[in-house]
Amino acid sequence: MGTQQLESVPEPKYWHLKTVLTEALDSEFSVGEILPNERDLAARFGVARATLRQALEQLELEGRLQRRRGVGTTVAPPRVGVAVGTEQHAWPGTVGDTWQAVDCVDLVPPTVVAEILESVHGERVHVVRRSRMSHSQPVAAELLYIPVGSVPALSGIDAPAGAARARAVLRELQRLELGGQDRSVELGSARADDAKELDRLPGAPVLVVTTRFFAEGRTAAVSLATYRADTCRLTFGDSGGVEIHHGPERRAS
Amino acid sequence: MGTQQLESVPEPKYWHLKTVLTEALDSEFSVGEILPNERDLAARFGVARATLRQALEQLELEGRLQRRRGVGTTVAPPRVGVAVGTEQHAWPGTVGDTWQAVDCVDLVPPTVVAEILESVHGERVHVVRRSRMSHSQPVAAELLYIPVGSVPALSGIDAPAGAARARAVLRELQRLELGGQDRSVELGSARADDAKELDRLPGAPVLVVTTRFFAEGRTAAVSLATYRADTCRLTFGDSGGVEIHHGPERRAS
DNA sequence: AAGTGGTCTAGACCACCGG
DNA sequence: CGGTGGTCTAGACCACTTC
Repeated sequence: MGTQQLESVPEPKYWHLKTVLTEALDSEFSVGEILPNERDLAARFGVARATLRQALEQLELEGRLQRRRGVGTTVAPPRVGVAVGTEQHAWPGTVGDTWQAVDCVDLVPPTVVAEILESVHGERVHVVRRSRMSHSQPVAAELLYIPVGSVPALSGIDAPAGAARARAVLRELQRLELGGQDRSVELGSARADDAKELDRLPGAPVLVVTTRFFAEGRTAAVSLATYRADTCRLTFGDSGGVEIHHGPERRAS
Repeated sequence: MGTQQLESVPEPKYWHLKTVLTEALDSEFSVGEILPNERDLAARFGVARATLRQALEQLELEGRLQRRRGVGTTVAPPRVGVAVGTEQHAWPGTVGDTWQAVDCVDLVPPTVVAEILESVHGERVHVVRRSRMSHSQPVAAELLYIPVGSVPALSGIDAPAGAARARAVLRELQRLELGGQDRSVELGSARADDAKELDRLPGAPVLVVTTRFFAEGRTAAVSLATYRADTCRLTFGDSGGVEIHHGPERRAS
């Protein structure tokens, strides 16, 4: 009865490659193990290096692989769950939060931020840079925008720009009564400075968490936090850190 | 004093290209407008087509462009905010939720899901397929896994697999008292079937939202929802649908 | 049929890391 | 220094949409 359509819808080579590699990772490799280099792998599968790289890129995006220039490609550990929404109503900097203040500068915010802040045009803000670690790896970089009007006590003070000043701003912020907050998550690509802090190349995929803090009927602060999308799973909700397993986890011997 | 390092750290061409294009999109293009085709654009910028495509890919990832095979590249509208965490404690299918049940089958869940469910090995589950629209565009596809033990009243019934059965399962689920829920977000790439439903190519970047529903001291259901990462911004928290603007929004004339 | 984006090739050179 | 992944090229063909 006519020809069977064995390959009437031929899937792309890189897609098939990805499937094969995924299965190999599940069955034959352990976390931390080093894969053969791209040229060898491409030759072994009989494809061009660019095609192989297309498959590797997807696997890195999915958090299965980790590639570092000059070093090689290794099997990545399962994504770490980082709590984002547990502290239901808490200002940044409150005891127990996992961020570390780096420094603080004053400037006129970029228009994108100004729109979220709904601030008057040209109003200056304190910008607190913070970073977040997990398992001694950097997982997120944050810019906290706080209109100078939100922390009036600081307007006359000129503490040295730096971590000390950052902590001073956060302390002042905590004197306000937090009226509520608002969060959104979207995909983005790392700016050059964030990439450096996250130990990735510029343009690496990141999860951008935008948080608005409300107090006294207006937006008192806005946080833009970029998380490494390859290594992080953002967790929300009641049970915070409960473990969700994804696939086999084995350690290299 | 010697040579200035004007280009000692030359940024990659595609990165510079992305910057130029971003500025052009902000200032000279309107939402929905069609860009020149890739071959022309590449020629205009004096780069190979592959290099140009690297820039376009990033811009599509960031939700600035939309590319469709056989059609062309258009300027994308701002991402739509889709509420994910507003209904603090509600079973799926409750009035007011934005999902539409598609069908329902019974099967033994894949190991990944079985681990999250913490179910006995080999226990069958109802799998309810649902889809979610926004602005008459598909934005998410969901698989809801419900152990048959969670809805015992259905065990003797053999309703026809389909939307009717899906609704029956959801009705039964709502008879339980919801004890809490648990959510996580991570980056993934669309499986072939999800991609089709989301009108994307396989491997397209998606935001995977994993939700566990607890009742009677155990995991009563698990939802795996995949959202289009290019068009969606997931919103959480108190004020749900409040508008966050990102960049200029102009309409094509 | 013509035009679009998607896949693939076989090369080249560069930036980075380690010994 | 040699080896790794990252960038880039100039082509080719394919799958898809539209006319």
